[in-house]
Amino acid sequence: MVIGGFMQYLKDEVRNRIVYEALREFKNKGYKGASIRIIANSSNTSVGNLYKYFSSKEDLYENLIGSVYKRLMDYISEINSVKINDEAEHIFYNLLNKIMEIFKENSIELAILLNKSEGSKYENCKSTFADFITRIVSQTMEYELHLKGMRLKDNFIIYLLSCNLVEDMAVILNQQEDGDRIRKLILDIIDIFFNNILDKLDCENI
Amino acid sequence: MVIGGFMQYLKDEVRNRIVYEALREFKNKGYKGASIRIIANSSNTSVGNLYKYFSSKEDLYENLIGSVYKRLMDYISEINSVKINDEAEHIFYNLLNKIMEIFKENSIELAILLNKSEGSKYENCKSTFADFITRIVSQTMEYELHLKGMRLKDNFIIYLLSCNLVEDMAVILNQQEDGDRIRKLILDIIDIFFNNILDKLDCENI
Amino acid sequence: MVIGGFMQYLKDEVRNRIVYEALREFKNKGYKGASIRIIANSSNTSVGNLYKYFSSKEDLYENLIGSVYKRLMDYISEINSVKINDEAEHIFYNLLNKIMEIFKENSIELAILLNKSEGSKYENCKSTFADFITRIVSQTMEYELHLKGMRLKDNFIIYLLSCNLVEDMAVILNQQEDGDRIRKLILDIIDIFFNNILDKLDCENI
Amino acid sequence: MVIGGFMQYLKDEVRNRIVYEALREFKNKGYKGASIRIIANSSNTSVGNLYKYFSSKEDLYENLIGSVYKRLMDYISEINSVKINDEAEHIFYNLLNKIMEIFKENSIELAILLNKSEGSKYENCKSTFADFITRIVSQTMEYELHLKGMRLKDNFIIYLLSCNLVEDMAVILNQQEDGDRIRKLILDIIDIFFNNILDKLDCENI
DNA sequence: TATGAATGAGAGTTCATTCAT
DNA sequence: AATGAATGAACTCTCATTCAT
Repeated sequence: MVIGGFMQYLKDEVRNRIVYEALREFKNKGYKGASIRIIANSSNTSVGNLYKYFSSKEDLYENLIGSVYKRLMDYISEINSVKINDEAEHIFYNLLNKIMEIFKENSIELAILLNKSEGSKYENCKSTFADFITRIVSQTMEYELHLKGMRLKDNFIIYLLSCNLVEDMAVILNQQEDGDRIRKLILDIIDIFFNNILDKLDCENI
Repeated sequence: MVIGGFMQYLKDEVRNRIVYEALREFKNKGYKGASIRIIANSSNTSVGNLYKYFSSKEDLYENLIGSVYKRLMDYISEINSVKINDEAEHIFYNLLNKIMEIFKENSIELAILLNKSEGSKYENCKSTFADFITRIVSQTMEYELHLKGMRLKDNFIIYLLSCNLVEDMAVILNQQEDGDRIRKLILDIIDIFFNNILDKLDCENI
Repeated sequence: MVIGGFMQYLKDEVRNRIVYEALREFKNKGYKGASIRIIANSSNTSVGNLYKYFSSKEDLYENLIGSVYKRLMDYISEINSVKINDEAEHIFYNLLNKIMEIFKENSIELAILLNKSEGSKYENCKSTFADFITRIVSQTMEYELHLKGMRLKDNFIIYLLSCNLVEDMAVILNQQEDGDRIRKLILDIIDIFFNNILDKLDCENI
Repeated sequence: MVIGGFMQYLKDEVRNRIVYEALREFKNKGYKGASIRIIANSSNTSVGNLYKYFSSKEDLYENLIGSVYKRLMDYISEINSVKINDEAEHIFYNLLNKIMEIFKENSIELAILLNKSEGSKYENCKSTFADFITRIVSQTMEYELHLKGMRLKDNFIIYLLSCNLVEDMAVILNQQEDGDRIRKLILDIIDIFFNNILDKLDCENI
């Protein structure tokens, strides 16, 4: 139907404007500090109409951030279902490549998710995410240690570095634009963090 | 004096309860999201009485966080007044020792200061602090590079690692209790971050 | 009893200090704006102790202002009970003399009563007082008019001038110190107001 | 447009109700004592909605009172720019005519401005206004006295009468409705106050 | 008697959400 | 679909008054 199609088009345009302005507002002021009225006004629509597209502030936030959150968690789950063995390093970089792709497409959403979610249902995301990274790296390390007849006593340093990695990726993708440079920076960081930490880890003989 | 002593005790106890509950509330919800009513109620006192001890939300926050902020900035100023040369590393670890002491006494306040200050007058503290660390590390690196006839083109990685260091110290001191272990962890992190990054830095010949 | 007498003396001193400081506070900020805490502090006593002497803010105000209010009303009642006749002018000035004496002793209280009572039970005092003055002057005028075979149709101008007289007396006694000058000024005002207004009044033949 | 027109009507009606009830509340309780909640409730609207129309208590007060204040001050400035000479009386009555017109349109606002502004930015208005009137009358009197080879020593009585005039105009316009009667009353008051005061003034030979 | 900490209602203000148009 | 006026709960803060000491 022509009219319906036209109206659908109109709706999408409004929705896109709202999404665009909401990202700006959440990025600037965080979940709690963002104002629905300001988002509506700068989207050239009304508060009431915004609520036609998103049923609440939380729903709007979820629509912006939820898919990035889900994609991250899905990839991480995928890692969890793979048996870490002698191809560990290969798998690790492979998955980081994929995660980088997600970041490249949604760096703003990621930055918001990680740094501006206070007061929303994602406020614990950063630690959840870091916990996953910690697990992957720990498993990789466990594998390497196992070859030496040792095992991890404590993975706190891995946890710290995983948190750092998560935040650094957000910062890098926020401030850099050149894809090659981004890739190099993240790989450098991973290299610095994880390539020479075996002797820093709390280990014991099996 | 018994009565005076007793009343003083009562007052301090209330104040301490308010401080304790305010730290919890600010830690959980950040400066903006924290509620004076909730702090008062969970301190088993009334809103009006809380305002006998602290003249405003900002004043309460400053009483909790201000001294930690000041001590950090004072030490950082001290670093800035010292000429970085071949003793750079020595000075660097010396000052980190001092900062560690501050952190040991006020780890919660530090975590709040760095991560929960949005909307308060300290909201730029984390980046200010990271900028200082960046400058110190950069100067140290410049010195070492200069001996090799090179110089820094870009210190973005140093900036990232400085941010990481700041946050890691907060996390370490929040979650660890054993002083020796804390010291070892921080030194490990510093070692991981800065000991082998010369080849990761963007350099050029002089 | 010696101790009782001594304590009574102490109590009076505290009470006097409270009264003195309360007058200052009410004068400066009006009934609503005055602060019990400030009055107590500047009286060198505590809030709780102030409430030993005065049971409420309203009670304190009444203790300061009530007697002046009562004396004013009593004198005015006295006028009302006197038959106004050919000695009217004489009686009028006589009573104004007496009122002036009251004012001389309690000019601050009067100024507060008339100008700072908003929100207290005396907030209508100014108009009540002006109504009384109006009645007296009207009766005097009625008497003079009656001799000419006329009577008042409307006493609105008398009401206005009575209000003015009340306020002018308060201002004069607030700003002037020399008794003779005060007397001259008030008599001048009365002269200006009431000596030549017969032809301004709304009259009709009996 | 019907819908637009209707909605505009609704908005204006609410605004008018708020203005009407705010005037009542400020008139009754003064700036400080007035309650936004009470104004909203008696306007049959909510507190939040009132703030759609007026951004603060001060803004509401300014919207009610500001234009009257400005018009008064503008006319007074106009007086100040005119050289007072033998046409003084003519100019004086001319300007009073204009002021009367202002008063006729905004008598309630004027009464509030002059008597209920304690705590607001207009709290000194009454004395400012009275000072202006005092200056005009003094200049007029100086001119007349100069013809007799005398000059004013003190204008305190003029100041008192100017204050009285200001308040009387407010009262007259609050209580009277007939324009001709209002004009007559004000002119009568001016006549009583200023026509025969030369011999009451503190003068000396030049 | 004297203290001042404690109370709690009410102040001005904000804002996500709803709803009549 | 779109509007934005309206709602009301929650915010920070104040202050007359009470009460345990």
